[in-house]
Amino acid sequence: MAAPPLQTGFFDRETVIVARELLGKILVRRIEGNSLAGIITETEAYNGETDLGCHAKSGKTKRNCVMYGPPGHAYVYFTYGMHWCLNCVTREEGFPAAVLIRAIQPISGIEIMRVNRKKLEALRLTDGPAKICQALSITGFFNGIDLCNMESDLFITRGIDVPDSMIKTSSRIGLNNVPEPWQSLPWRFRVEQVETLL
DNA sequence: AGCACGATTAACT
DNA sequence: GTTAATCGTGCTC
Repeated sequence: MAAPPLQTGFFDRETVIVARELLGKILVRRIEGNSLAGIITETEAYNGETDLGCHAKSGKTKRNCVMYGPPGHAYVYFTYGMHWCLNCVTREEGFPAAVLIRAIQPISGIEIMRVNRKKLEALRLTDGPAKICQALSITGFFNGIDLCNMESDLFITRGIDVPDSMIKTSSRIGLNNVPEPWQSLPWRFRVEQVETLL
Protein backbone atom coordinates (compact mmCIF):
# COMPACT_ATOMS: atom_id res chain seq x y z
CA MET A 1 0.00 0.00 0.00
CA ALA A 2 1.37 3.36 -1.02
CA ALA A 3 1.86 6.28 1.36
CA PRO A 4 -1.32 8.30 2.01
CA PRO A 5 -1.83 11.80 0.57
CA LEU A 6 -0.48 14.81 2.41
CA GLN A 7 -3.03 16.34 4.78
CA THR A 8 -4.88 19.61 4.21
CA GLY A 9 -2.86 21.20 7.01
CA PHE A 10 0.30 20.92 4.94
CA PHE A 11 -1.17 23.30 2.36
CA ASP A 12 -2.88 25.61 4.87
CA ARG A 13 0.31 27.66 5.44
CA GLU A 14 2.30 30.50 3.91
CA THR A 15 2.58 29.89 0.18
CA VAL A 16 6.37 30.22 -0.08
CA ILE A 17 6.80 27.74 2.79
CA VAL A 18 4.57 25.23 0.98
CA ALA A 19 6.45 25.84 -2.28
CA ARG A 20 9.76 25.12 -0.53
CA GLU A 21 8.48 22.03 1.26
CA LEU A 22 6.82 20.52 -1.79
CA LEU A 23 10.31 19.86 -3.17
CA GLY A 24 11.04 16.15 -2.68
CA LYS A 25 7.38 15.20 -2.29
CA ILE A 26 5.89 12.71 -4.75
CA LEU A 27 3.15 13.63 -7.22
CA VAL A 28 1.00 10.59 -8.02
CA ARG A 29 -1.51 10.16 -10.84
CA ARG A 30 -3.55 6.97 -10.84
CA ILE A 31 -4.96 6.03 -14.22
CA GLU A 32 -6.41 2.77 -15.51
CA GLY A 33 -4.76 0.71 -12.77
CA ASN A 34 -1.37 2.31 -13.25
CA SER A 35 0.49 4.78 -11.08
CA LEU A 36 2.41 7.58 -12.76
CA ALA A 37 4.64 9.28 -10.22
CA GLY A 38 7.54 11.67 -9.87
CA ILE A 39 9.53 13.60 -7.29
CA ILE A 40 8.70 17.31 -7.32
CA THR A 41 11.87 19.23 -8.22
CA GLU A 42 10.65 22.73 -9.10
CA THR A 43 7.84 24.96 -7.80
CA GLU A 44 6.71 28.57 -7.80
CA ALA A 45 4.62 30.50 -5.27
CA TYR A 46 1.71 32.75 -6.30
CA ASN A 47 0.33 34.62 -3.35
CA GLY A 48 -2.82 36.73 -3.23
CA GLU A 49 -4.38 39.64 -5.09
CA THR A 50 -1.50 41.94 -4.20
CA ASP A 51 0.93 39.65 -6.05
CA LEU A 52 0.74 41.13 -9.56
CA GLY A 53 2.21 37.94 -11.01
CA CYS A 54 -0.70 35.91 -9.67
CA HIS A 55 -3.84 35.09 -11.67
CA ALA A 56 -5.85 36.55 -8.78
CA LYS A 57 -4.38 40.04 -9.24
CA SER A 58 -7.66 41.38 -10.69
CA GLY A 59 -9.94 39.63 -8.22
CA LYS A 60 -12.06 36.51 -8.32
CA THR A 61 -13.13 35.22 -11.74
CA LYS A 62 -14.57 32.02 -13.12
CA ARG A 63 -11.09 30.93 -14.12
CA ASN A 64 -9.25 31.54 -10.84
CA CYS A 65 -12.04 30.89 -8.31
CA VAL A 66 -10.52 27.59 -7.15
CA MET A 67 -7.60 29.56 -5.70
CA TYR A 68 -10.10 31.26 -3.37
CA GLY A 69 -11.30 27.88 -2.13
CA PRO A 70 -9.92 25.54 0.53
CA PRO A 71 -6.21 24.58 0.64
CA GLY A 72 -5.02 21.27 -0.75
CA HIS A 73 -7.18 21.41 -3.85
CA ALA A 74 -5.89 21.42 -7.45
CA TYR A 75 -5.99 24.60 -9.52
CA VAL A 76 -5.55 23.50 -13.14
CA TYR A 77 -5.64 26.24 -15.75
CA PHE A 78 -5.44 26.37 -19.55
CA THR A 79 -3.00 28.73 -21.25
CA TYR A 80 -1.47 29.65 -24.61
CA GLY A 81 -4.39 27.96 -26.33
CA MET A 82 -2.97 24.49 -25.79
CA HIS A 83 -1.37 23.86 -22.40
CA TRP A 84 -2.61 22.83 -18.94
CA CYS A 85 -0.71 23.69 -15.75
CA LEU A 86 -1.13 22.18 -12.26
CA ASN A 87 -1.13 24.13 -8.98
CA CYS A 88 -1.81 23.25 -5.33
CA VAL A 89 -4.06 25.76 -3.55
CA THR A 90 -2.52 27.11 -0.35
CA ARG A 91 -3.55 29.16 2.70
CA GLU A 92 -6.95 29.53 4.27
CA GLU A 93 -10.18 29.49 2.30
CA GLY A 94 -10.93 32.95 0.92
CA PHE A 95 -7.28 33.88 0.32
CA PRO A 96 -6.27 33.25 -3.33
CA ALA A 97 -2.88 31.54 -3.47
CA ALA A 98 -1.29 28.47 -5.01
CA VAL A 99 1.96 26.71 -5.82
CA LEU A 100 2.69 25.91 -9.47
CA ILE A 101 4.32 22.49 -9.97
CA ARG A 102 6.96 23.20 -12.61
CA ALA A 103 9.02 20.01 -12.78
CA ILE A 104 9.14 16.44 -11.50
CA GLN A 105 11.66 13.63 -11.75
CA PRO A 106 9.72 10.58 -13.02
CA ILE A 107 9.97 7.48 -10.78
CA SER A 108 7.23 5.22 -12.08
CA GLY A 109 5.06 4.88 -15.16
CA ILE A 110 7.77 6.37 -17.33
CA GLU A 111 6.80 4.35 -20.41
CA ILE A 112 3.22 5.63 -20.17
CA MET A 113 4.51 9.17 -19.74
CA ARG A 114 6.54 8.74 -22.91
CA VAL A 115 3.46 7.63 -24.82
CA ASN A 116 1.45 10.56 -23.44
CA ARG A 117 4.23 12.93 -24.40
CA LYS A 118 4.73 11.28 -27.80
CA LYS A 119 8.43 11.07 -27.11
CA LEU A 120 10.71 8.23 -28.18
CA GLU A 121 13.18 8.89 -25.38
CA ALA A 122 12.67 9.47 -21.66
CA LEU A 123 14.71 12.66 -21.79
CA ARG A 124 13.13 15.93 -20.60
CA LEU A 125 9.79 14.26 -20.11
CA THR A 126 8.46 16.37 -17.23
CA ASP A 127 10.75 19.42 -16.92
CA GLY A 128 8.03 22.03 -17.45
CA PRO A 129 4.56 22.71 -15.99
CA ALA A 130 2.68 21.85 -19.19
CA LYS A 131 4.90 18.83 -19.84
CA ILE A 132 3.89 17.39 -16.45
CA CYS A 133 0.21 17.73 -17.29
CA GLN A 134 0.68 16.12 -20.69
CA ALA A 135 2.78 13.25 -19.28
CA LEU A 136 0.33 12.55 -16.44
CA SER A 137 -2.89 13.22 -18.40
CA ILE A 138 -3.92 16.12 -16.18
CA THR A 139 -6.56 18.40 -17.71
CA GLY A 140 -9.26 20.79 -16.55
CA PHE A 141 -11.17 17.74 -15.33
CA PHE A 142 -8.98 17.95 -12.22
CA ASN A 143 -9.58 21.64 -11.57
CA GLY A 144 -10.92 21.95 -8.03
CA ILE A 145 -10.43 18.34 -6.91
CA ASP A 146 -9.21 17.61 -3.39
CA LEU A 147 -5.59 16.44 -3.52
CA CYS A 148 -5.85 15.28 0.10
CA ASN A 149 -8.67 12.79 -0.50
CA MET A 150 -7.52 9.19 -0.70
CA GLU A 151 -10.13 8.57 -3.39
CA SER A 152 -8.60 11.12 -5.77
CA ASP A 153 -6.71 9.95 -8.82
CA LEU A 154 -4.28 12.82 -8.28
CA PHE A 155 -2.50 13.42 -4.98
CA ILE A 156 0.84 14.13 -3.31
CA THR A 157 2.65 11.92 -0.81
CA ARG A 158 5.62 12.16 1.50
CA GLY A 159 8.88 11.69 -0.42
CA ILE A 160 12.51 12.44 0.31
CA ASP A 161 14.12 15.11 2.47
CA VAL A 162 15.78 17.86 0.45
CA PRO A 163 18.41 19.86 2.37
CA ASP A 164 18.43 23.63 1.99
CA SER A 165 21.94 23.41 0.54
CA MET A 166 20.54 21.75 -2.58
CA ILE A 167 17.80 24.29 -3.24
CA LYS A 168 18.21 27.28 -5.52
CA THR A 169 15.77 30.17 -5.50
CA SER A 170 15.23 32.54 -8.41
CA SER A 171 12.62 34.78 -9.95
CA ARG A 172 9.49 33.24 -11.41
CA ILE A 173 9.43 32.24 -15.08
CA GLY A 174 7.28 33.83 -17.76
CA LEU A 175 6.16 37.00 -15.97
CA ASN A 176 7.09 39.24 -18.87
CA ASN A 177 4.70 42.17 -18.36
CA VAL A 178 4.62 42.02 -14.57
CA PRO A 179 5.91 45.11 -12.69
CA GLU A 180 8.55 45.06 -10.01
CA PRO A 181 9.02 43.96 -7.35
CA TRP A 182 6.78 41.01 -8.22
CA GLN A 183 8.61 40.06 -11.40
CA SER A 184 11.84 39.51 -9.45
CA LEU A 185 10.62 38.03 -6.17
CA PRO A 186 12.66 34.88 -5.39
CA TRP A 187 9.60 32.67 -5.32
CA ARG A 188 10.85 29.92 -7.64
CA PHE A 189 12.31 26.89 -5.85
CA ARG A 190 14.38 24.29 -7.61
CA VAL A 191 16.45 21.28 -6.58
CA GLU A 192 19.16 20.09 -8.91
CA GLN A 193 20.82 16.68 -8.87
CA VAL A 194 17.85 15.17 -7.08
CA GLU A 195 19.10 11.73 -8.14
CA THR A 196 21.98 12.02 -5.66
CA LEU A 197 19.38 11.88 -2.87
CA LEU A 198 17.81 8.61 -4.02
C1' DA B 1 -18.15 42.12 -30.89
C1' DG B 2 -13.37 42.77 -31.13
C1' DC B 3 -8.85 42.40 -29.44
C1' DA B 4 -4.42 41.69 -27.00
C1' DC B 5 -2.14 38.52 -24.37
C1' DG B 6 -0.78 34.60 -21.63
C1' DA B 7 2.44 31.10 -14.70
C1' DT B 8 4.45 27.33 -22.40
C1' DT B 9 6.63 24.47 -25.63
C1' DA B 10 9.04 22.87 -29.72
C1' DA B 11 11.31 24.05 -33.58
C1' DC B 12 14.03 26.97 -35.76
C1' DT B 13 18.34 30.48 -37.18
C1' DG C 1 19.07 33.82 -29.61
C1' DT C 2 13.75 34.04 -32.13
C1' DT C 3 9.13 32.61 -33.34
C1' DA C 4 4.79 29.98 -34.47
C1' DA C 5 1.24 27.33 -32.54
C1' DT C 6 -3.59 28.11 -30.75
C1' DC C 7 -7.72 29.69 -27.95
C1' DG C 8 -9.88 31.00 -23.36
C1' DT C 9 -10.12 34.95 -20.75
C1' DG C 10 -10.72 39.58 -19.45
C1' DC C 11 -10.72 44.13 -20.93
C1' DT C 12 -12.24 47.88 -24.13
C1' DC C 13 -15.36 49.76 -27.45
